[in-house]
Amino acid sequence: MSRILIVDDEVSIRAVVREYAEFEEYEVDEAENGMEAVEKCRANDYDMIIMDVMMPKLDGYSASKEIRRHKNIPIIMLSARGEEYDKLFGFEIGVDDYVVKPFSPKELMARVKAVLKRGRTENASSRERLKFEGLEIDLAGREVYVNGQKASMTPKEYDLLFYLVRNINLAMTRDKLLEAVWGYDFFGDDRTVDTHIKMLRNSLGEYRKFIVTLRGMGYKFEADAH
Amino acid sequence: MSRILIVDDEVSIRAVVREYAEFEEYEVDEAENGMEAVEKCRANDYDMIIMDVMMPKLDGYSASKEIRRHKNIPIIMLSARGEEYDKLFGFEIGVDDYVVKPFSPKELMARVKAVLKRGRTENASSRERLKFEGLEIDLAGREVYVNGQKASMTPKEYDLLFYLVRNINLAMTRDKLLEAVWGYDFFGDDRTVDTHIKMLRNSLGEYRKFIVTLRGMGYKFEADAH
DNA sequence: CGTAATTTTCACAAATCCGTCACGAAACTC
DNA sequence: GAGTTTCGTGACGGATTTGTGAAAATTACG
Repeated sequence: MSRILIVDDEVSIRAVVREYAEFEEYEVDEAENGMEAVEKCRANDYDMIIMDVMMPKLDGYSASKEIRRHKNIPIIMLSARGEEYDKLFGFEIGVDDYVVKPFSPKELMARVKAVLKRGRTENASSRERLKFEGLEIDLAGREVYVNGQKASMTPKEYDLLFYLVRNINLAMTRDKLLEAVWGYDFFGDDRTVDTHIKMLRNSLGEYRKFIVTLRGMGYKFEADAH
Repeated sequence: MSRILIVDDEVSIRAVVREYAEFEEYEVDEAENGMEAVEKCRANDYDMIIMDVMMPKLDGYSASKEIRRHKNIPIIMLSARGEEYDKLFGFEIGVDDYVVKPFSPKELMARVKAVLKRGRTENASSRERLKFEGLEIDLAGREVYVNGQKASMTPKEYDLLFYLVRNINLAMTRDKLLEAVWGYDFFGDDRTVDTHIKMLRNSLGEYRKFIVTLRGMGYKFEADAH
């Protein structure tokens, strides 16, 4: 679920926004001013920031600018009426949306949803591509390359490999793998995992070495020195 | 340059928006109501629509929905204060932004710019023709050429192809395709996608090879080495 | 209102994958 | 090093998934 940071110097506003946001099942954190927001963003990962423009210590614009230097988080600005010039300026530093005070919490939530949705589809192209020596894994494209050559795999092989890689260097029991890759409603044989590990290893060719057997336990994807 | 269609029943509003839009060097066309907007969109290509919600004959929501069935044009809605319920609904049918009346023309223009910019980066250049070997795709003109010859396709085939191409090399599940191409309110069979993929492949002739089946997953448009 | 075009569903064939089993190899225990 | 447990693997029948043609339903448009 998405985590949201609410930045405003007024407690009452933070409280209202928090209430609505938690109703929508967002995880909420608060900051009292721009300075605190910058610090919190350095320490934590948020999916979105809702920030007032006028605040003591560090205003919303400056805080946004500072945060954006390190992280590309969507930001919705709250501002008082009649700050038109500021609005335009806001769009230029890349604020994702504006809501004018006094705002309706429902409207704010609709915009939060829209911006989060927008971000999600855009980020789908920020393709994660993992590389271990000559083994390349394209999660978004659902493809695996062995020494530059596409390795064709069955769905279960992909799922299994992706799960192991997502939990890199972590020991995975057969039960855990069955639950995660096959689903909680699979009631078959433990050893089914073995068979698929076998096939996955064959598909990986020389990079089968990354799939390590943990006797009496299960398997893991190990990417350390070999 | 971008072409904008302004849809509002009040002459004065159309005039104001036209003035500002032409100052920004957009090409402007007008429609008096939703019905006229739908017709004009069928006949011409616009890069964006600015549309009032309340209009005689056909309201903004219904018009948007109708237009979106055939063309994926960004839409900014204008609405009077206090139509909160409608707003939420509006975001769900995929309106790109909202501006509340009475609006400031400057703000409206800033949003137009933002939405157009967003669209351009998403479309990876909206006016450009994409070329994959002998397969040419004209996103703006909504046309596809196979070895220089225009390929006639049904609207759904276009939509499906365009969506796959916009998400090139990305694995797409049937559900994702249904939601994106058919709309969130489609409650039919998954396999409908398969049938349209079949027809799309036939239309693409030898370039059917770009449409790759991802067993157990869905499909993708793959433009890598073959 | 009627015809044509498009979309959707359905059924069946073809392709592919999955889960189980059996047996031998490897590893661990004592 | 014999016994025991665990793992690797090939094979096979059944289960899933996909491709496709055709019928049915819906929609577009004169």
